[in-house]
Amino acid sequence: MPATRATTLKDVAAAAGVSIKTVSNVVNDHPHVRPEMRERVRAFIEQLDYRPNGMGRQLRQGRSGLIALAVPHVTSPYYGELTSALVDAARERGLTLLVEQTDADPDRERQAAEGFGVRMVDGLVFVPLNIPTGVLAERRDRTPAVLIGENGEGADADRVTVDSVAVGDVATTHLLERGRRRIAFLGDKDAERSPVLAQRLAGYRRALQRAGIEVDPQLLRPTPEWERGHGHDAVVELLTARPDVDAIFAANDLLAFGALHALRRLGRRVPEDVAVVGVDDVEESRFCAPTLSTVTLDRTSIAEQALALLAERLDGLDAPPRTLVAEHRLVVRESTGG
Amino acid sequence: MPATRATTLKDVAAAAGVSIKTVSNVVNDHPHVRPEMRERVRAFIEQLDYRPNGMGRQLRQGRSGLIALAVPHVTSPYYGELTSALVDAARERGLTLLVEQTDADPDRERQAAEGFGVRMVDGLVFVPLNIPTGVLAERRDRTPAVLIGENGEGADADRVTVDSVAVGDVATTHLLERGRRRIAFLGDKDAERSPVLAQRLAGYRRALQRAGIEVDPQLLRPTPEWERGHGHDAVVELLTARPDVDAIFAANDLLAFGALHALRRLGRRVPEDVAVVGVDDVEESRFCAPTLSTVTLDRTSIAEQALALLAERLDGLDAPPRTLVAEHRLVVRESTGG
DNA sequence: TTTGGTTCTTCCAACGTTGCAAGGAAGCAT
DNA sequence: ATGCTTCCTTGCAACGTTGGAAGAACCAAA
Repeated sequence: MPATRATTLKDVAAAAGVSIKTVSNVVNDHPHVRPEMRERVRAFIEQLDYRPNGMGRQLRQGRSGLIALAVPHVTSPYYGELTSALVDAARERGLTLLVEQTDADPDRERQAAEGFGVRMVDGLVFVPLNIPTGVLAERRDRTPAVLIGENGEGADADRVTVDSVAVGDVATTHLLERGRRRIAFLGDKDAERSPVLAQRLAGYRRALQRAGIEVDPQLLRPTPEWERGHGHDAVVELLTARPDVDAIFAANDLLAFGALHALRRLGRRVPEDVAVVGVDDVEESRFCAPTLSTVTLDRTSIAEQALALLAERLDGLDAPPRTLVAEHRLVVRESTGG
Repeated sequence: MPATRATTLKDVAAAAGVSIKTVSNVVNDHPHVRPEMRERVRAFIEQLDYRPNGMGRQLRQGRSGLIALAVPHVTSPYYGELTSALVDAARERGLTLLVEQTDADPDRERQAAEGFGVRMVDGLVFVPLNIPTGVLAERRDRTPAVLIGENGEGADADRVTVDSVAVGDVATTHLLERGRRRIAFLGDKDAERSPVLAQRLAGYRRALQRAGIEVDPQLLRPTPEWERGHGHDAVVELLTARPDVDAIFAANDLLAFGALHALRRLGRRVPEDVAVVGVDDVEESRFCAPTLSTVTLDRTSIAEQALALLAERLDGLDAPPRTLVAEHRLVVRESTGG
């Protein structure tokens, strides 16, 4: 690996005995280059393995083609699948995604929103989780941003979201239709911080109310985060407090997986004793035991819509913030009786 | 979102009534700036929300701080966890990771290896899966690269790998110690293309041979890829061909999850009838039903070692390719009887 | 007042690229 | 030969930044 400088336009020009600009014209397929000259230059480009220096090009053109993605963590299946869809959607638009993880830490989410100190990306796709209220509203960075999800209120930015009240309603209603009456809600926490939670919970309440069932506070089980282990622990406590519970609506699939795990360890049959519904429809839900009923959110479409919104801003669109609502759909599997 | 140009050094300089370079000196904490001048300039920087333009800076300095990661897909838990660890490790070194997915497509892997046409990143972290033999050996791009895993032979690049023969051996030996004798291998395919597979299979053969057991070709079950569904399908076929199978060594956890799913649907008890071992120890293996015995690969350490190797190259290290071997360890859970 | 030495600030050039405008060569009709 | 196109090629400038050197201002000592 010799420390040779990378080939530049200048090198190719010198080798071919033409001007830098001619080489540039060949590289960029500009008209008015004699075919033989084009061939000649191409040969040298090939021979010297010239590839344009992105930084020079970007500096000149004022855009980098880079989009920052700030996401809580890629590890979690839902965000992983979303990231994957965004990478592909960006690629299709000739953009490259650069990934930052916030670990759902408010400070790091703030940093992400404010642009990381150095201006390098053309846009931001942001999945906020715990960003303090107001931070987004006061965002000074003029880089276009798109938010994904319901969190991060008051932002002056485009957004792709899901009707989470309806999601909570449809999941709860499904359990009610299966004859369940003591339905726990898994994933409760500080609702002020988390609009997405508040909405799923509101849907749960709405469905119960419509069925004429009182909301039992003991059935609202908090979890510190929405990961498998938290679902497990919350269900262990739940079964102690309310052993008669006959259904669980988990705020996301991971909590549901933890719930299934706990139920199995405690000898409850699913769905006979306790039915379980999640939200997200991550791939695992089609393979876990029992397979999980859940509300599917179309990640591909969310990703594509988010990038479509962003691309318009990159092209200079100056319009008030827009919000797109992605589809959701109940998927019934074994955990609620197929 | 007014289409105002972003603030540059020139703007700050004009506002503060000093030269561009003085502002630059303040931004970069250079000595020889009078404290009061420093303060004055800082105030304008703050007021105008100046942030350095990464592209200009990078062009000048000749490095971008960007590292490309080329990975089959972020969705799969193992790669997702690896990506996550790499993002964090890069961040700690002041680098930013830019993610490309190859979908395990040979052409896209080749593109990744050859640098995507535009020179923009300082380095490459590459997880090859199906790259044609020889492509890496002929790589002309002088951007430093680190490979992760056993695939991609002949590359003139640093590598972080795992002793996959030992991995296959330890998993198979564990099943033998549990008294199993008809042990299937799940994930077979064109071994020439996939050294990692070849090695895990070699470990399987070695363990059987040591136990004096003949390798039964019917127990070597191919799968098109290493995803849950393929594991499921392969096990369905396996049970038809060899209903007497008493253990399955799956080349990775995803195949194992699919296997568990199929076994459950076909009424086989795990581990009583069939014991199952995977490889990777993704989080799901601690929560699936039954929980999965597997061989854990330390992703955090793999990621950190990979970036350490790369960072040395970025600093100009000129040395022959190096290979680091990361640790592995058997984790016993319910699927082999706890 | 001049000199010498600090300390602070500015100027110049360069990183690699591309848009623009001008330069040059060749072909054609006069 | 001259003028006029047309086609191809080149030179210049600029994107925003920073290293290095030159310049200016200031102060202390002669």
